[in-house]
Amino acid sequence: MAVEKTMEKIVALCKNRGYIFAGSEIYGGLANTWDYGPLGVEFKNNVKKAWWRKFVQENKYNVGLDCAILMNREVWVASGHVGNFNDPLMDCRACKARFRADKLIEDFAAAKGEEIVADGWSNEQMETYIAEQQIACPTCGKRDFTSIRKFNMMFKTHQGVTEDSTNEIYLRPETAQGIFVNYKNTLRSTRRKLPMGICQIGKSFRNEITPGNFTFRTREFEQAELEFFCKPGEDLQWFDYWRGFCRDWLLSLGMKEEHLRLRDHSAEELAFYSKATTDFEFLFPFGWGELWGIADRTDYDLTQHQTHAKENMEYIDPVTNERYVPYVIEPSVGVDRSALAFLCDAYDEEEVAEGDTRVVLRLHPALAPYKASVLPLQKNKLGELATSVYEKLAKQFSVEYDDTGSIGKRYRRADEIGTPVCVTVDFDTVEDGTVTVRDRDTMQQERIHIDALAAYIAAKVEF
RNA sequence: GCGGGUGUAACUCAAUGGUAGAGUGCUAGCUUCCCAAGCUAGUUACGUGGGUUCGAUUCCCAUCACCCGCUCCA
Repeated sequence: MAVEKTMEKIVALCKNRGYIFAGSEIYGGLANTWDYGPLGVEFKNNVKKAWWRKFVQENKYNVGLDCAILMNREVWVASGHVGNFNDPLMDCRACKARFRADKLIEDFAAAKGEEIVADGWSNEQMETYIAEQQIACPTCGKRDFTSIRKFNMMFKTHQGVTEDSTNEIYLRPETAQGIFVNYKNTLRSTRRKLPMGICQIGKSFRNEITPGNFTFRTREFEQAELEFFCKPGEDLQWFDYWRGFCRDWLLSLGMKEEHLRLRDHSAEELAFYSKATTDFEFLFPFGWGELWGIADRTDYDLTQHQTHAKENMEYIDPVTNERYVPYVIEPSVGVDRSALAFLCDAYDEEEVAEGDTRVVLRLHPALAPYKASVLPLQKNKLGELATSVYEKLAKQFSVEYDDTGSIGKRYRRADEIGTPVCVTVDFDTVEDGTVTVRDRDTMQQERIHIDALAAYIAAKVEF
């Protein structure tokens, strides 16, 4: 069954049914901002809950944390974001093409067979080199570049009432640094030994040059990060452990294996702080996109903070009295991204009969916004009874009540938003207390007693 | 950021320099009662701001947003 799955369809469904709306819409919008609607917030919360449960609640090594978005600006100096988290850009005045100055230089040198790393150069150095070497625009061949403009990807704001450079602070571009900064607090207060992981879910902000593809790349986004602290030398073994763990998590929530691939970074591709990195990529309708990055960050971050904050970050093994700065394995997933991946994966159109298709979101029940939809077969005579069923279930689950339109139409509506179970209250319910339970995926029906409903739904939601 | 394209109802699409239509959806009523039935009624729109004009949704300019391509993604 070949279904043409497009982003347009998914975006339209999200808008129509209240998963995701365009941001600031009544004011003409604000580029690349998206608001989660009533269904979207349930869904996204479910993704976060599922992550938290596997990574914190059920995991013996890990604990949780929730840090402030605003941090001392020295944090970002130490982390390297102030220095490195920007691109030196120059435009060709003739053809309007834009380049990274360091890449321009490196490519120019490579063409001559030289190897130059211009990454750490100052703007003046790069501009001088480009002028001296008469580097031309690779697109049009002219030599008419603008000067370099640094594009720092961190959002700036001011703490306090006045706006001057002394009180300038940043919105965090990643949640990880809050974890590093609280590493000692956490270790001490929880009386943990290494290995230990700290998990955090929260918003981050990056002033990306080009966001796009719906909620895939936005300037404001939510991350679920784990910083796992371990003994140097054991880092690669833990790297493999978490790589498998993350993969299992995705698959346990119904992600299709053929839409997921793991890609190890080559040596050249590795970030300056990283020893090994694996990207989890998902096949979106617009192509493969990064979902999850797992990096061996070595002792880079803790050492940086040790130097900048003048705070000893060494761990003292209570048994052997060994001292070392721990290595860090960082599995960091984008919440909005993975939610989008689950959504795209779940989207399905099924031909039920000749010329009659239904849209089904085959979300794992644990992720579905509503676990069940309660439907009185006849509104006037069964409404009261159905309402009591609804109220009983609502104490344990997010459920929906729908009494408008034909029963078939209500099934279709529930299918379209991914509700796994429909509970139909009919005239037999009055007699014997049983209801029809209809499955979203198989469209099969069975009779069960009202008292057994909660357990029935609870079993479906398990993962 | 650059180039091209597009903006009419919640969605898909019409028409028009002078009163903006339809289908779908949604709501109510009648009817039906376990997979999109039917009938009746109701519901909502010219992205925003200027200009030209007696009059602009229509023509012009700007702006905003979206789509495609380029660029970018420590």
